[in-house]
Amino acid sequence: MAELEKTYEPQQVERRWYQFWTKHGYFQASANRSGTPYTIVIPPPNVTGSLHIGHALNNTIQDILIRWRRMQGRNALWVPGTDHAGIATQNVVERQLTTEGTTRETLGRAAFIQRVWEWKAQSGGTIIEQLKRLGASCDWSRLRFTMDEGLSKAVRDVFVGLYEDGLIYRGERLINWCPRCLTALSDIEVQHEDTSGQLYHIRYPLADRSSESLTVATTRPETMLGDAAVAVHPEDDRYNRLIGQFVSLPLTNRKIPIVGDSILVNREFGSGAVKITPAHDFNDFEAGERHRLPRLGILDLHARLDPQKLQEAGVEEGVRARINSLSVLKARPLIVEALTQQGYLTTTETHKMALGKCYRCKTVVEPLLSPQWFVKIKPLAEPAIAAVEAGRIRFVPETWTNNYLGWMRDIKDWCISRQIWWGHQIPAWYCRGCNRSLLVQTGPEGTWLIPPEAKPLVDKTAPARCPDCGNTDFLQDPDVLDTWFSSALWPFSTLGWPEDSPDLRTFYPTSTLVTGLDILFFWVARMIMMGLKFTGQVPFRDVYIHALVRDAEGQKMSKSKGNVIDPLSVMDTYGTDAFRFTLASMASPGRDIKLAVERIEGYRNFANKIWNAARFLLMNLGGPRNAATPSTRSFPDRWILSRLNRTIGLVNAALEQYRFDQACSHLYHFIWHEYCDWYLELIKPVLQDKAGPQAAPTRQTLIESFECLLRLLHPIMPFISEEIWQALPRGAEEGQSITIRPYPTMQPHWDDKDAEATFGTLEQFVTTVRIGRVLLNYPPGKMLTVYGAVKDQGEGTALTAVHSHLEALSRSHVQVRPIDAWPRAQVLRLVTGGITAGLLVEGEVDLQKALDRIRKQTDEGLAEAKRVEGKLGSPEFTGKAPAVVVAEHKQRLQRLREELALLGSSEAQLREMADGGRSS
RNA sequence: GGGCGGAUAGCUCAGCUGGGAGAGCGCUGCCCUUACAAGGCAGAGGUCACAGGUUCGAUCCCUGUUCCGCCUACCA
Repeated sequence: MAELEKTYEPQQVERRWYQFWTKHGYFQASANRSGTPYTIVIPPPNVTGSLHIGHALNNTIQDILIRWRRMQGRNALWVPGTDHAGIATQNVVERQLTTEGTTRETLGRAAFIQRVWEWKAQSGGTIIEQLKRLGASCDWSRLRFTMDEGLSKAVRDVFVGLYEDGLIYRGERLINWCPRCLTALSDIEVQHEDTSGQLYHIRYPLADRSSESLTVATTRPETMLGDAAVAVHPEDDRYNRLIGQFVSLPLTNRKIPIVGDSILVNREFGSGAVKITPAHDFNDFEAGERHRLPRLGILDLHARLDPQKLQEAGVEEGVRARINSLSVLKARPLIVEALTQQGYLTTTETHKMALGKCYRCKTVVEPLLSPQWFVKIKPLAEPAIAAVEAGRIRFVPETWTNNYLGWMRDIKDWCISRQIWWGHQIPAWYCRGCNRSLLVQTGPEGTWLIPPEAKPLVDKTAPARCPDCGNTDFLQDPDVLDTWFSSALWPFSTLGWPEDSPDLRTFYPTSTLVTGLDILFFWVARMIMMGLKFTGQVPFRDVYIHALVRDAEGQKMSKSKGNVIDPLSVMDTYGTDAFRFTLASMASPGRDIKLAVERIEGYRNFANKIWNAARFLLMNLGGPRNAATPSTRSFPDRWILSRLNRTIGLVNAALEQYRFDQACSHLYHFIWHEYCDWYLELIKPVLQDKAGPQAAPTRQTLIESFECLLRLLHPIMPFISEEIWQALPRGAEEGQSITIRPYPTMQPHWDDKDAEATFGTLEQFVTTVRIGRVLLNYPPGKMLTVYGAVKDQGEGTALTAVHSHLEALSRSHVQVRPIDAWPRAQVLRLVTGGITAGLLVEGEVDLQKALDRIRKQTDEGLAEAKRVEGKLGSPEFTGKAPAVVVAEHKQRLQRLREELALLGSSEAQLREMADGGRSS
């Protein structure tokens, strides 16, 4: 039998068992294995990432689920992998190039991509190693990467499939452009931040009557140079006579029309007139479409004022000279200054607005006109809405369902092309023969300008010959796909799709998706759409959405705030199991998690408690063990099995409902406050009497219950449970792992109401005596003489039956007899929870403290009795409340009265004793 | 602007379909009792944000208010 150290030291234990598990292949699933499949696909972390607290929560929950299901005998598969994270990864490698004094343009596309692959080979495994440290029981033989060959094939198949169904198109639209990353972004990649800006009111004089003017308001005065019209509301009597006339656009030589537009214009806001800049604002773009206005862009890709375009927009030479090639932010005050000088600016006011920023680099996003690829999303969204409405996919907690549905019903086309190099290059080719006049190389390497009119050939592989002109020379579209395009296929691409593989047939649709709310739209919604479209099935049944982890002050954790809790150092300090238990115990639905290290420390102590219980157990197993049966089991054994049975039911039910917090609290309470505090204390004397009649069955029950408890705990605390389990004598299970032992299920024959009732009496009696000991300041080591009150035959029998336990736990000599038979003097009567005990007062004791306590108890009891009495006296209550409730109150009043009577006599007795003490 | 969630002990949070306010940490007192001082035993501490309403009865249901957080949105 192994000898355990006095304190649990998680560090070496964890590494050792993780290696053991992977060496034996316990995490590997197979389509051929028996058991109902249970599948989870990991939300693939960015390959650039390192484990943060959100990952830790996310993966702890997945691991609890998968370990639990595996132990239940399900064919459990957890597919791991990483995401190529286009922009993020490209940024990392580009920064590296900068330190080397070079750029990706200098390197060229092919060489750059090669560099990224090299980087990935070197550093891309970090997060995987960290997941292992967390104990994640993924099937690592199936590790996937979104740029793997198989997954890339899936991406091309899906792209071509959507294109052929008319669900992918290319066109020039206004898109969100990051001027730093130099790429388009989808709508949800733009994060809106409330900012306080200025609202400038600018006067636009009428073209033929310069004495009159329209005043427009804008937060972005620089974009006025690209205005194509001014809109007023067609039913606005102030202005509608002007519709069809022109205004002179200040700072330019252009005259632009006044149009009527009821969609764009809100009569109540500002002056009621709005400038329209189709090339730099989403609303204006649509208004421009409605009125067929020219799209005059004035910015370049870096969001600087483009000299060429300013000239084309007819901007006055003097103004141009000052703002050419300046960034928007630098040009803005200069334009305001010019407007002021020429008398066009009327007023300025502060204005609250939401500013869009790039979700990767926080640069202010610029709406820009650009040819891009889009997914026509409505036809995909409809079935995805229906699947959730019909309950084929269930959100947990279900409150997120409405969020999802609302977003899906209002969904916009998805811009999927990105102007970066790292990612899945779009499988579209332009024949240089057909598009000869259109394709222009603009940069030294790989930068081509492909106008929206260019005709692509879309196919899974590069075409050999152009079907129209026979040319064999092609240019592949330089853009790559949005990273989330490949993530959207993850649940089936990782299982072998588009091949009809055994894995796909066995493990798809997957069972549960565990994810944070932040990627509900980025990822979950798109997986549902793509899954339904390409597999005809939902990609998963349950979506468990967990909270965000914040710091103890409720702040979002971020490096810049310096409030980051690093999971790895937490695991080093407190152990992985304590960390996992903390995360799971705080994962209650509908609330963000505020993580405080004190909490982790508390659960570290819990791990240590379990550890020491195991040490106790191993020290006491010497000697024979009986195959215990209900008839041979002692009272503590029957009691603890009954409680264990209940706990097994509660934990399973909690896991079934994704209530990890409840599972934890049941385990914590049972292990610490029932198993350790009471059961182990109860059986100590039994075990000490090694040859006693109860020792053998108790040893058996002890190991049986503890082994079961370890299995119950294992999904949440895998390491310590394995470490201890391996130290137990296991007979036939030698060489196995707890990982693959069955998860405990309820054992009806363990249920024992009598034992639980007896325990209730025992617990109350012992507690009462302990209170008395404190009140009277009896030295802890000194034995007391205690009288147990017997109200009736049944109680007498119960107390007598557990007499030895009473004496051991209360450290006293206990005599059970009716109160009338107690010695009259020098017995302090105490009552708690309906149990009465009398303590024989001997020697120097502090009677005043006891008196105070009894008075306080009396006062509280009186007040309570009065309240209940009043309630029962009220005809409204007795007349209308359910009979059960009335009866409960009557019973309670009865008990209160009995207790008060006892307390009264106790107080009187105490006074006597106190007086007696003084007079003698 | 729209939607959602939260407000319970000093701190972090439970509290299921309305009937005697709970846990952990922290705090106080006594104990190094041979599993565990990362421990044991016993305690103190709450107008359940505020104001109404429904009910015999409200932390729980309804309405409104305040504060905090999140999601979403093109009001220039």
